Amino acid sequence: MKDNNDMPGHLARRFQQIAVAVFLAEVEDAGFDLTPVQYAALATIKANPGLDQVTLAGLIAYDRTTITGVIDRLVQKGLAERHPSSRDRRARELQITDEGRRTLRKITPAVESAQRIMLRGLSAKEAEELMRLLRKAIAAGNELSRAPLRDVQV
Amino acid sequence: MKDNNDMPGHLARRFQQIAVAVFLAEVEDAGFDLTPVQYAALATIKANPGLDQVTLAGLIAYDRTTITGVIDRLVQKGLAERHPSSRDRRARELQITDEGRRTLRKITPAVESAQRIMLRGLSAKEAEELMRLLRKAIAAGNELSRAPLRDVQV
DNA sequence: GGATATTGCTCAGTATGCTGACTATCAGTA
DNA sequence: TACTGATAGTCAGCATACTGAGCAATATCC
Repeated sequence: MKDNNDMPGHLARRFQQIAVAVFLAEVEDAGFDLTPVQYAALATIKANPGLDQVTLAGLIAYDRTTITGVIDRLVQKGLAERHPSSRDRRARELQITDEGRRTLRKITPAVESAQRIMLRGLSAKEAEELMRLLRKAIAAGNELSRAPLRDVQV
Repeated sequence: MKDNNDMPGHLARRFQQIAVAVFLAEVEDAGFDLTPVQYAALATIKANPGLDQVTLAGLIAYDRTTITGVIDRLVQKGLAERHPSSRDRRARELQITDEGRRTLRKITPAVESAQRIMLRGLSAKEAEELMRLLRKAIAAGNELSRAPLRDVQV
């Protein structure tokens, strides 16, 4: 039987496991309580004010059933708001709050530090190459998950 | 703000997301119902008969609180057995069943096919390099998660 | 215009993965 | 031996992720 270390699936799981742990630790050290998933959602709402949940999900490749809970928690923390859309009564338009903007600004150094730490075993050149290869593999497999990335016009 | 595609944490999440989806699809096509996590646990039990749960967790870098549920489901499916250890009354010794062995054997082609598919965007050389870089980054970050890999003598 | 299909969102259920707490047991030491 | 600390396992609680179902609203096609 092959070793676990020869299984890309196992390596993917381990790397993601470490990435999440590092992110949470850095963010908590900075005095905040925000998950990687919540951070990505909040940053994307800020960059695309008024977008609906399906569009948000497509921009960060989350499942639509996952995004509901994520936004619930962002709203509960006072970082985002959810309003019914006037153009489409099925849709909810998302907005970042002032508090959300403030949080994003203050949390940025911790997020960047986390990205460095999770690659600390690699040289700058290796880190760049790892990201290139991940991007390439992900692009080829994009449609294989239930929540593919969608290039949406907002 | 940096693009998501420049964040190793985001790429890690996407790659893992695709890896799990591909694994489940291939395994289901082969007529089985086993998650990546359950597969790794079962294969490790087979390779180390009689090991206890903490040792198993260390060998595949699972949290000890996660492994309880995973083994529950393997036992429930009749693929593994959990017996109290005679040497240490706190510990449970794990064994694979004949049914578990049969399942592992029949499922192997699907698992290998899944590993190929999740790297289908890369050349053989690139795939090898991606795995090398992941292994290196993981080794450097091993202690940063609550469930690090442990090199245990069984 | 009306039937049909599609879309946005939610919900119930299941499976990881973690934190923190707890029990039972074991190991080391005074 | 009694005390102390560490260890094996479980549990409650929370946050992703997904499957599949369902509702309401919109879009499409005849």
